[in-house]
Amino acid sequence: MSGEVNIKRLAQELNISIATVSKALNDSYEISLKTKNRVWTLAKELNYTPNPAASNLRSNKTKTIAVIIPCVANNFFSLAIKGIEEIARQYGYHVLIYQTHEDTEMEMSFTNSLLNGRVDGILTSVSSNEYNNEYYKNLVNKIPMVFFDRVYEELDTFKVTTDDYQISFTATEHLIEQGCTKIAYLYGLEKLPAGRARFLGYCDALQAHGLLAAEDLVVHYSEDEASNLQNIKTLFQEQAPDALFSSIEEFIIPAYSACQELQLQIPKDVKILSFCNMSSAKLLNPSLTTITQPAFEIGNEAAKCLFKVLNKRGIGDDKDIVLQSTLIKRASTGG
Amino acid sequence: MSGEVNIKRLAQELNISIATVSKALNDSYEISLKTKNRVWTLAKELNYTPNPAASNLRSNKTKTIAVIIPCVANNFFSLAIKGIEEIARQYGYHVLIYQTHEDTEMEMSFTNSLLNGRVDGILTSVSSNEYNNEYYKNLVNKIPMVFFDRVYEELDTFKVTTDDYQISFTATEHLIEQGCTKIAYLYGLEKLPAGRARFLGYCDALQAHGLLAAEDLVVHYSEDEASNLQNIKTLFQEQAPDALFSSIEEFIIPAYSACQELQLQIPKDVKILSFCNMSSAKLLNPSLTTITQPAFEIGNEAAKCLFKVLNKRGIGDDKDIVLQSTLIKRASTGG
DNA sequence: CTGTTAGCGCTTTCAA
DNA sequence: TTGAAAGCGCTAACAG
Repeated sequence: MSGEVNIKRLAQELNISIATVSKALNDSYEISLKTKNRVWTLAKELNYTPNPAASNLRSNKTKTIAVIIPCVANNFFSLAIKGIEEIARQYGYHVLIYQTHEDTEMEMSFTNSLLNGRVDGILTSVSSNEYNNEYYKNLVNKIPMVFFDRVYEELDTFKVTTDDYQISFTATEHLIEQGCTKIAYLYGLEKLPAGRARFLGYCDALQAHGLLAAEDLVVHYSEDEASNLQNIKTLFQEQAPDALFSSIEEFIIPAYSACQELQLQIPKDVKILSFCNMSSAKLLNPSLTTITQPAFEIGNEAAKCLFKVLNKRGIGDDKDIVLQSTLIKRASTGG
Repeated sequence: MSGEVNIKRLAQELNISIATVSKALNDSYEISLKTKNRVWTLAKELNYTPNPAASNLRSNKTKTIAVIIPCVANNFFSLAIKGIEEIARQYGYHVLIYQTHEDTEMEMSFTNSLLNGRVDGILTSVSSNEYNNEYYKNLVNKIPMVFFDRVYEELDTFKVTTDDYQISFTATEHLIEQGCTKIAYLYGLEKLPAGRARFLGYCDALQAHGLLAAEDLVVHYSEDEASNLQNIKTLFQEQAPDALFSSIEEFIIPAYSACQELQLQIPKDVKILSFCNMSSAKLLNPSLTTITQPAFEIGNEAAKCLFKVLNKRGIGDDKDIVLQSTLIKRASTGG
């Protein structure tokens, strides 16, 4: 029954034309308030909602955007999605989510499947497994896109990122000020600008304080959780660092597990500092100092940016939005 | 340019009719292989992809399903989404995701916005804040729906759940066999059948072994993280339980934090057992025994079920699919 | 095996 | 201020 309510039905019941109904529903200036009110009232009464496929076809607007990300099971992306959804809802848009699971093939396959007008625009945070710059260079002209957090620097398009280099530099200095002299680095996102900027911030801070960045102190992220645990244990056994700086949240649990297995006390024997967007991190261990990215705000900004593009409102020349992360120090008095 | 490629264009270039092209693209038996090949070749050459809005409008099929869940920032739902996406991709479907953040109003608002043909079907896991049975009773006749994990029992519709009662019973017995006699319960999802079944399994197991379920030993979940931590600390101080059975993952971190603050050793002073779908739980603490739900498979089954309905293939009479959870014992020798 | 034709529900000129 | 009519791109009778 209620599925059958369309413009035609409204027009018939009100004895006016289809065109008038359509215009009234869209609040056109051409229609008298009296007619509009009649239409609106009946529409509400019959629970009318426009058929999206029909409007899409006619107007080439889908009221839908896509979000393509590596994974939703990650505090950063979960929060970013929340930020995106908030804005999307304000604009009456729907959100398609695609998870690439860090697979570049999937990333391209999803994106390609969206070029036929299924969505009005795309928000994406690229996969970390390959540097896929060429692909996107061609893409950004075909559909409105905004990149967030994981971006390619060379692309002349809209990007929302954070101050990875600066905050890593500051965080490393914080560890040095705490008296750490042998700071190990747990390295993630190596193939992406964000990952490299974090590492560079760490290296430069060490150098600025007369310390050396040694390859022996770097653990490279592995997708195999057990390997990460083992590699950190080996790091402790062979290098005995007095601090760990983790560039991604995924290293926190293996880091804590390694300390526990080796009976190292945190923060007495080793200080741990990590990029981390977990809301309950503050409960986890009072000694974990974190770099928290404004994930929700990044989603917000990225979505706002996309809607500006979609509505052809001026974006200005600032295609790059850079937000500030926060260093949350904890247990700095502990020891 | 490439956006302009439609059936008409293909037809013109090949000097055949639009209808023939359409049928060829859909691999209709009416069309000769020779013609099909000509069409397919040109389509590929010109990078043709059908306009989804047009097919939707004509066929009343959107090739899109919606997933409505409380939150993606949760290991169970993340995995379930992964399971859903896998099946959706096999069927060439797209997935819209809506997060209710446990807000019943939003849940209804999202669902209502999908009733006008934007999607072919809905997968949902209901919000825990209210028992919204009446709403769904009217809904399930309007659009194909499958409920998973968080369901309403009274609804005569498709449901994919797990053996919450049984596994909780088993898990509680496991704690009793370990020598625990004062087992506290961290109670979540109280308003939902799943949550109540878990609690009942716990109570019945206690009773079966001559132990008593006391309200003093129950901590009720609060959305405020700090409260959960405080309540568990109070529990320890006032009741000194020798085990914690957590019905939801969200209690793990406050439980561990409480133990740490009170300097309780796990599992020596207190054993902890929790429903938990975190993939890295095994790294977190060797003493954490977990009940792991087959989240990915639940997503798989729920999606398969929905596609069966959409394709009108017989579902049989088993509208209820119940999957088995797993009790993963760890550090049972520790102490 | 191929083509003609009507029309899905809506928007948008253009005419009245 | 309202209405008639064309058509978005595609599918599916039906005819040939």
